[in-house]
Amino acid sequence: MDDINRIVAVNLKKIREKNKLSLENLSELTGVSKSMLGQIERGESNPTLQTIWKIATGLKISLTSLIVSTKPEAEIINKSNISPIVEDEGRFRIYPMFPFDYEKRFEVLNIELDPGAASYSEPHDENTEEHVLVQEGEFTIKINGDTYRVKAGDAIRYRADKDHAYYNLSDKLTKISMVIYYPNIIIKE
Amino acid sequence: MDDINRIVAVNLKKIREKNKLSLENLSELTGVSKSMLGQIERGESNPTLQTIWKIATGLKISLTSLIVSTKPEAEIINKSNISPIVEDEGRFRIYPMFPFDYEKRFEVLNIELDPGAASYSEPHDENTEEHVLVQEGEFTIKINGDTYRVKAGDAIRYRADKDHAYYNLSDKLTKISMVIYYPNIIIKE
DNA sequence: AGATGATGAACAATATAACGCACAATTTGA
DNA sequence: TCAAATTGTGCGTTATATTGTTCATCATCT
Repeated sequence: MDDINRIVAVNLKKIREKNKLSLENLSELTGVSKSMLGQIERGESNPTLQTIWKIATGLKISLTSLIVSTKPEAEIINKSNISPIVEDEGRFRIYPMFPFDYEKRFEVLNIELDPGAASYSEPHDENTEEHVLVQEGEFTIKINGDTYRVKAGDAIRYRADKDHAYYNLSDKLTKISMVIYYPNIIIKE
Repeated sequence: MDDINRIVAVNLKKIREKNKLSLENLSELTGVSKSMLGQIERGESNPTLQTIWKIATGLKISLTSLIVSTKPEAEIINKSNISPIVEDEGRFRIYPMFPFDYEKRFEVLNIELDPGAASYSEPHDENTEEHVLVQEGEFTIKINGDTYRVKAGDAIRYRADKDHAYYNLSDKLTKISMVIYYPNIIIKE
């Protein structure tokens, strides 16, 4: 079950109990069956936009208030809880430590490259920038035909709106951290 | 198809075209199949919260920006486009002319009561207020045992957090307009 | 204690969201 | 001018959202 559904689960339950409503009351108020409401509160369902909308308007609250999550002051992210995105047959493993947040407009990844690992990346949107800290081993990147080798302890920053490729040309494991900044390309209206 | 889905339909299409993305591009970006994206843009589908979430994060925009609708400066609401809520076997017809909006916190209804029509209403939340303008005929309301008769041209306001019942005790059609104000009962956290 | 009513969870049935594939229309480009 | 690629739509299939109903648990009377 997805992250977003957990959020609405706890929010909805909190709001319902705050207002001393039973599932049946809420059902009459929103026009959504109480079984569905129960499943949503338990995080067992992936509701439809229409359903979420009916719940929000039935409760006379904004849809946004169902999907906001009040983040704790501090929180620990365990690597073991993060499912990595793998490329190059498992030799290239991306751990999204701090996923993209449209307000902060950046994300933070840890990446492991086995010896010989290679990964190619399509150009991102204009002015997207990647910041790489090499933690262990040696990191090689090719941008627009130019090749850069970066050693442990060093760092590199580059615009990612061109084709680029990552390599670990050494014979031992390479670990890097990457901060990607995405400018807000959507121009409203 | 519901209102909210039309909104995301036009918003999504606008954003996609603004960024010069094909359905296939957007599909790769979001992990949602292009057939689904096409259906959403055409308003033919009622997407899942998970899907909307994937689209928003894939585009690096807030989920809110997909569900906001920039209302036109002015707009005409046709009675014929509104499907009434009927009670008392069709003798009591409610037309939601301006549906509830959580920002404005009120809604505006037109109600028609055939001769002899009666409708009972559960108590609303505390401090909810109803404002009635009698346009035609005669309107009778019973609140907490007290009975009020209101004639055309007159008006009545009352707290709706008690049991109350509406009647048309006359022998001709009665038309009223009702403005219901809902205080914000949800206390965050 | 036992009956009654209310509440949330479990189950079965149906409607439909979501996907992969194929097709038609349009654009590209040589 | 004709292939080749790209784009959006349509269709069949699968997974699952949503509903109505049943069931277990608990509180409240008499």
